[in-house]
Amino acid sequence: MDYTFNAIEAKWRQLWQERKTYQVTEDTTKPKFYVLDMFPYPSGAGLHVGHPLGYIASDIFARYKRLKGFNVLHPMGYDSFGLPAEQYAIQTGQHPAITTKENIARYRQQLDLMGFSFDWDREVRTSDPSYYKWTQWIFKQLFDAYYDLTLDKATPIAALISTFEKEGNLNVQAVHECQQHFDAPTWLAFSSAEKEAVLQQYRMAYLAESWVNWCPALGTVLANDEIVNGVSERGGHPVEQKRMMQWSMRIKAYAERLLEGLDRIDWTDALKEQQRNWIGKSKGSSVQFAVKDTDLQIEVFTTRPDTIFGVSFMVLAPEHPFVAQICAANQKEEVAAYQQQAALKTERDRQADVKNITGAFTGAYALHPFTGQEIPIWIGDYVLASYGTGAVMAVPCGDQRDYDFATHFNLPIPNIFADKDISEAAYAEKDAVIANSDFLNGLDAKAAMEKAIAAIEAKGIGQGKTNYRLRDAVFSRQRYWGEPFPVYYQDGLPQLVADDLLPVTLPDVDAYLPTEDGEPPLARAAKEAWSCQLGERMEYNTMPGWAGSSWYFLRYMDPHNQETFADPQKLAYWNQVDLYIGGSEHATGHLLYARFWTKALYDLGFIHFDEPFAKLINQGMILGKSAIAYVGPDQKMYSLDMLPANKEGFREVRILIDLLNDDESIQLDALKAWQPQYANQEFVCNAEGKVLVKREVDKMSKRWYNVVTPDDLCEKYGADTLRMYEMFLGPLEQSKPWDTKGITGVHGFLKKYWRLFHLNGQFEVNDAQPSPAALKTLHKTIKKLTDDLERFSFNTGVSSFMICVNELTEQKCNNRHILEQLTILMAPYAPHICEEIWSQLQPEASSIFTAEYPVFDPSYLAESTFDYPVSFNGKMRYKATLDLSLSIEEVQAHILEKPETQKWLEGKTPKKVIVVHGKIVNIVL
RNA sequence: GCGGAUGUGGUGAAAUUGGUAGACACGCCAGACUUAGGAUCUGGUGCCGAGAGGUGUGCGGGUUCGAGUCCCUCCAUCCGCACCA
Repeated sequence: MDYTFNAIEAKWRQLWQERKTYQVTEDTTKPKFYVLDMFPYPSGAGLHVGHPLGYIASDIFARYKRLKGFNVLHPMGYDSFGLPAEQYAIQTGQHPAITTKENIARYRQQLDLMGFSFDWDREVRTSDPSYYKWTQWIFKQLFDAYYDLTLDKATPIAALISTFEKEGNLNVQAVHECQQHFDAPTWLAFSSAEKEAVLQQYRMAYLAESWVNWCPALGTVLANDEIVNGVSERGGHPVEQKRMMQWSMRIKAYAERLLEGLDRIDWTDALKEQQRNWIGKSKGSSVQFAVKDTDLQIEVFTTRPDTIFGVSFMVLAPEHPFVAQICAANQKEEVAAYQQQAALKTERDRQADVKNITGAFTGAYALHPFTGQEIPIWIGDYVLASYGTGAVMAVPCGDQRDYDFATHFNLPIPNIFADKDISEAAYAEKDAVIANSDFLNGLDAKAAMEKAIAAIEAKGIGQGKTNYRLRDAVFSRQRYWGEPFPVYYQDGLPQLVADDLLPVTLPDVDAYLPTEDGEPPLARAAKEAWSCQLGERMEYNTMPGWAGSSWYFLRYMDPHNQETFADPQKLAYWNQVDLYIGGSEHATGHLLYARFWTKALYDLGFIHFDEPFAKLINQGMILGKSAIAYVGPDQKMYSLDMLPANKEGFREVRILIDLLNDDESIQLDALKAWQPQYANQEFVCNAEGKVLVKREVDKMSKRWYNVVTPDDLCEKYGADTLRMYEMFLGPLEQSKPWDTKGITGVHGFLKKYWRLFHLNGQFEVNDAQPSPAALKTLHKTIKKLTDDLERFSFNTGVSSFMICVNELTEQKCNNRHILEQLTILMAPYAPHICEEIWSQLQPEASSIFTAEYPVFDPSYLAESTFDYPVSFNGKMRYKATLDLSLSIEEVQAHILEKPETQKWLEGKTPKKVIVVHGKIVNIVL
C-alpha cells in the first residue's frame, strides 16, 4: 500500500475541522500553555515557504504540549489594517475591506493546507469593527490616564483632576510637559479649554504639537520605528521633520520599567539589547547656563558633568526656541540663513552629511556657572532638537564631535585631562585624571562626576538626571485604512465618544486620498457616513498599524465578548503568552508597544501581568535563491560557462526560478513563453547545449522572481514532508537560503516510516513483546526528542526520527507497542500521516492528540560495557570494550596491558594516564 | 563609530556540562533490480597519501591530560543603532 499523502492529508484536514479537534476552552483541571505566533498582515502576494517556518515550529510545540497534558491556547488571526491595501484602493478605487477579505481567504487556504492546529473559532481581525471597538476602548482608557510618579504607575486622570482641585499642580509628581504652575483656585478659575490644555500635558494618550517625521510622498506622519535609514520603511520615501499637532502615546513614562522588565523575560540577548539600545538610557546631569545680558537660562543635558571646566563653547540645535532671542544683530542674517538651510535638509540628508561640519555663531555668550567665563553660543545641526534639551555644552577635549566643531571653526580646545594628549583627537575614555578644573582637580572621572553634580545641585543650576533616547510615540496617521479614533471635537477640544457608541466605524469615502485642504481621507466622509456624529466634527486621523497588534494576544482569550475586551476570569486563566514566535524585525516596534500597552493595562487593573510574552523566539528568515542570467552586448543570453573573461557590456537579468531544470540550466521554451521580451531570445549554449545560470541569495520576493510557495510543495510531497523539511533545514533562529533539493530526503524518510507498517503490502503490526533492541531505540528517541523540543531544537529532532526509523527498519521491527509510541512522538511534526496510522492502530480513538506522550525509561538504555576511546596526547587511536563495572584503576590496568597501547607507547613510559569513567582514556607521553 | 550574532566537508548542518569532530540529510561515486523511474535497495564519500600514517572546526596565540567548545589579538560576513551630548 502506497503512502498516498494527498488523500490522507485532505481527509484529516476535513475531519479535524468537522470534529473541532483543536477547539479549546478554559479547563482548570489542566495546566495551561499559551503558544502564540505573530499574526500576519494578509498581503496580496500570499504566503511563500518562509512565512510558515515559525508557524510550523509553534504548531509542533503546541501539539507537543497538548500531548503532554497541557491545555494549549494556540490561536491565529490577521493584522488586517495597513498600507498596501490602502494603496491598492487608491489605484483601483476598490474598498480596502474587499481586498483584505480576499487576501485573508487566500491566507486561510494556505494555512489550512499546512495542517496547523489553530483554534479558528478564536480568529481575530484587527480591521473588524467588533475587534477595533476594543482598540478604541483601550485608547479611551489611556486618554483618561496619566503617569503618577509617586505610585510609579498609570493612574486614572480623575485622581489628578481631584488633586488639581484641592491643591493645584504644585506638589504633583507625574510625567508631564506642563510648564505652568498653579494652585487650586487658579485651576478652578481656568476655562474648560484651559483645563483641557493642561490635562493634555499629562494624559497617556494626548494631542500635542511636536516634532514628527513627516513623509510627503505617503502624506502621513510616521513613528521612529517606521523609518529605516532615514526613509520610510514602506516605499522608501524621504522623511522630514515637521512640527505638527498629533496624537501621541506617553511611552517615555515607561522607559525605566520597559528596561527593568527585560530582566524578567526569556528573550534573546540580541533582542533585549536592541530594545535597551532603542530606549537609550544615559545618566548625567542637567546644567543651566545663563545667557549674558539676558534673563535666559540655557539648559543642557550632559553625561559628563565631570568635564564642565572643559566647556569652551555651546551649541544649540538650529530649531532651539532661544535662537531668535539671543542672536546678535550683526549675526542675524547668517543665523537665519543657516536655520533655513538646516530646515530644508531631510533627516536623511543630515545623517548622510555627518562629516560635513556646519554651524553659525549667534554672537551671544553664556556665562560659565563656576568660572563666570564668557562662552560663545553657536548653532549647529549636529545638535538635535528632539534629544535632551536641544542644546549642548561643548567639551572639545572630551568629545570628538565637539572637537571637530572646534577645529573647524577655530574655537579653543582647553585640556582638562592630566597626561592625555589631545593634539590629534578628543580623549573620550572615562579613565583620565581631571586637571585645570578648580575643585575637581586630581579626581578620577567617577569621583569628579559625583562632586560636580553635588556642586551643580548646591548652586541650584541643575541636578543629576537620567535621559532616554526613547521618544513618545506618534499615534495618529493621515490614512484611511486604520482604526478611527473614538474622539470628536467640541469647542475645538477633543472629547471621547461614549462607550455605548463604540465602535466608531470607518465611514465610506469617495476617494482614499487627502482632501484638497490637506485633511486626512476621513474628512471626505459625508456626515451620515459616520456611525455617530458628535460635536463640530469627528477626529479625521486614524490609528497607526501598531494599535491593533499591541493587544491582540489578549483578545484571543475571549474573542467574542461583547461586554468587555476579555473576561477577567479568562484573562486570569490564560495569563501571559508562554511562547511567542516571530520575526526580529518587530524588535523596536510591535514588541515594544505591546509591552507598553500591557503595562498600562496592568497599572489600570485590567490584567494581572505586566509583561506580555514570557518567552520569545525569533525565527530566522528564509532567503530565496535568485537565478541570474547574463545578456551580452549582442543581446544574446550566455550560459554561465560561456562567458568571456571580460564581461564588459554584459548585464545581469533575474529570471523566474520555476524556469530552471535541476542542473540549473534554463528551460529555453519556457523562458520564451514567460515574458514577451524573451519571445525571440537567442542563446549562447555550452557544449551540452545548455544555458546555465548563476544562483544568488536574496530576500524571497516576487520582484526577484525567486519565490517558492508552500502550495506547490504540499501538492508534490505533502504538508507533513514540507513541515518536517522546513524544520530539518537548520536551527529555527538561523537565516538560511531555501533549497528544495533536500526535500526528497525527508519525503523518503516518511515513506520509510510508512513502510514499517506496510511490510507486506497492507497495514500490519504484531502484538508480541518488543525486543530489547527496539525498546532501546525507542527510549533513546523519546529522550532525545523531549530534550530537543524543550530547547526548541527542531532540526535535530527530525534527525532523531530518521535515526530511529533507520534502526527499526534494520531490526525489521513491526511491533505494535514500539510503533505506537513512535507515532505519538512524531505526531506533532507530521500530524496527518501519524493521525492516519493512529486510526489504524487505535480505530476507536477520535484523534492521536488525545493520546498520552511516551515516558522515557532509562533502564532500557542501561549498558554493561563501554567502548572506551583510547587517546594518546589527546588523539584518539583505538577503542577498547570494557565492562562498566570496572573501577577507574582497573580500567587503567586493562588499557595499559592492551597490545594497541604498547604499540602506541613505542617503549616509552606514560607520564600520566587519565581515565574518565564511561567517557574516555587519555595517555600522556 | 557603538552594540549583537555567526564563521565546521562540495551543500544544509550535528557535536546539550571542555572528553571519539562531521551525526542526520542533500549531492557525488560504484553497484543491484529494472522493457528509463524524479522508484527502491547495497556500499563508499573531510582533505593529503598506494599504504602506514599525517592533517583538519576563519587566522594567530594562550589555559588544559584533552579545546569546535574557555581566554586574548586579529580577519571576514550578517543584523541592529547611529551626529543621542
